[in-house]
Amino acid sequence: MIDDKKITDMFREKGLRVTPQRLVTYRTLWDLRHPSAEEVIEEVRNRIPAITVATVYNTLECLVEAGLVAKVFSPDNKMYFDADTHPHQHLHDSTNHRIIDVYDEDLHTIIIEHLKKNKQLHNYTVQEVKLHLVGYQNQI
Amino acid sequence: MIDDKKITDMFREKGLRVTPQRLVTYRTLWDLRHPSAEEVIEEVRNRIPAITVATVYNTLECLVEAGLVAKVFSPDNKMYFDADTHPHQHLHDSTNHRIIDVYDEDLHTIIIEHLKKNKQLHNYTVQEVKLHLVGYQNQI
DNA sequence: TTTGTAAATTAGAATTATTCTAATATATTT
DNA sequence: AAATATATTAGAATAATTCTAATTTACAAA
Repeated sequence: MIDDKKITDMFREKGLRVTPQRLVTYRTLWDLRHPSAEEVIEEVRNRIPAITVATVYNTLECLVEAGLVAKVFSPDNKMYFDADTHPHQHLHDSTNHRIIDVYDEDLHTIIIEHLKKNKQLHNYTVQEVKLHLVGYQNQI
Repeated sequence: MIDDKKITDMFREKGLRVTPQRLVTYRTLWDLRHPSAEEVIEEVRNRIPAITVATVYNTLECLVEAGLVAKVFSPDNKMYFDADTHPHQHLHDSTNHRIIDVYDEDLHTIIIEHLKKNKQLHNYTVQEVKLHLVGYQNQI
């Protein structure tokens, strides 16, 4: 339910030019949850038939660059994206072959705090902490 | 410093046939730490020039399947592997474009214990917990 | 409001990593 | 030592992503 005005402001704040292609791509990311680049292209094409794959890839790249979208780590060789940049975790559900959001704010804090004590990391600035679970759905 | 005898036993235990190609591929994985499939192919080729890419990909796949090698989640669209299957974390060092092992056994345990309390996960069996940090090296 | 310009988009070719296919060779079992 | 299921090979095919050069557009400044 985010409106174009809001998205426009977000883009401007990051110094990004606002184009119809970018607005639609960003909105599509929100609608699809954890889409692959391919899935984004397919859906964006439904909304702007004339758009090219290059534009979608460029847009995704620049949104990631600006910190407005996160690249999701994954075990296959495709690019996945997530417009939700709030701290959360991902569960790779191998039963249904999909990525599920897990919101566990405490866990995020616990990890961050624990990492501060880790000597191995003292020479590094950690920008992102990504927790991925791999699992399957139990029978009912 | 793992010898062929040991690797052979590991393979047999998992019901894998033991071939020279597989022995060399596994050993190469140990030597290279967190190689991409491509890097494995390159180094394996130095050791067995006649080996084909298909064999290396097949071997990597079957080692992962057997649980002897882990697929590393990553943000680019390449496959990375890790012969160390002990619980540990990965730091993606964007300064030097490499993956660094972080060993923090406490953290692993803390995460596992914390996840047990998470209601969202009660319908799932979590097989793997992968923690990836993204960061850069501090100036000295 | 128009204009200049840097940046974005387009079309389509090129590249790159990975997977597939069918024939041949080999590890293991008997 | 022979039988056979499985692994390997060579090379083609596929699929995802990136590149190139021409065109268009968003935005800043007049």
